[in-house]
Amino acid sequence: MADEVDLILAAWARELPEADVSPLGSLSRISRLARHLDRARSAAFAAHDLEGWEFDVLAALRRAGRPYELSPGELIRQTLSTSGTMTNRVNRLEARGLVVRQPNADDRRGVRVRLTEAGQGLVQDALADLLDYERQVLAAIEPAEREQLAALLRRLLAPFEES
Amino acid sequence: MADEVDLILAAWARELPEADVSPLGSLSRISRLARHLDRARSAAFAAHDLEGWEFDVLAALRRAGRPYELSPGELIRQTLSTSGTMTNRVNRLEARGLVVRQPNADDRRGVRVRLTEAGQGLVQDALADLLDYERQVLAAIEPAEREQLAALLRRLLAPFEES
DNA sequence: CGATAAAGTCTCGATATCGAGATACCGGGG
DNA sequence: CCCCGGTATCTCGATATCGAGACTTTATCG
Repeated sequence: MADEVDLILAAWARELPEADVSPLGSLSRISRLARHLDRARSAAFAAHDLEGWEFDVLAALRRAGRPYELSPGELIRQTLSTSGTMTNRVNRLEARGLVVRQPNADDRRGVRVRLTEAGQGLVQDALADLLDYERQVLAAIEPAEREQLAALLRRLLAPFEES
Repeated sequence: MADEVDLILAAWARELPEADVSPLGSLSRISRLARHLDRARSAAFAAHDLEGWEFDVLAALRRAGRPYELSPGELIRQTLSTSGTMTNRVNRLEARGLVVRQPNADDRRGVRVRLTEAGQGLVQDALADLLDYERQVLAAIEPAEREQLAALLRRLLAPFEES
């Protein structure tokens, strides 16, 4: 019935009774859940010899649709990372043969990152495993509640993504 | 009305119509929100010349109550980090004069990490700023909805913390 | 008691991330 | 046609994290 965050809230209430720490009730849970999910995801992907960050990039390319390519800039935005990080990621994915860099004919400042056949197969299998795992996590609440949850989270997330 | 995750879901539905990607509707939002919150938190703490990870450690010590001390192991569990990380964090906090390490008389394998006066003041001020900021984020939903959200998240989080 | 397992912390090498600066290219205004 | 602000990507040094192994101390069990 109680989780770690309830203990944290109780501790603050005892130590600083005048402070209203209720925001932590939802936001700390989001942070903690994200870390747990991240770790579990890593474990799920290990079966495919894939890191979480590798999956993020490959998945963005896969769902972009044919010809499965995006610019580094678009990958940066979708994966909430930075330019140095993305250069590094693409380098390693390229070394593993999962993506290739191609010059962008329309804009020679830019580059197109394209998923290879090997990358396509891998990301599809990994996605299936990820979804299986996530369904287990979500089994703790009812389908209607999942909808509620997603809707509330969308409203919290929206202000961050307006720009 | 729509956020980045809705676009991701729509893209998957178009590319892999046979896959049920609905779990991403809540869990991807949790991950993305956590990253946004982390960045915003860093910005809020910068005013106190404090990093997010520094706050996590100091806050755990503060809410433990007098004499404001915990073992490294307890800090590891509360902050979801690892032993090497915690050694490093305590080292730097100690160098800044925010905590001190003391031998543990009861168990000579162990150590006690104690908050200094300087650390106490800092964490209290930073917490106030953090809560102000989090209230702004949560203003996007109604108070009753915050309760709902926290309750749903608790049920998802609980399985991870049983151990 | 003595041996062995277990627990607490630290060391240290490998690695991913960040972010400021460098480089190359685009497009519009003069 | 040239300049220049803006954009796309990469380089590279600093830093935080992880995790396996080392070391010490405690607990358990024959």
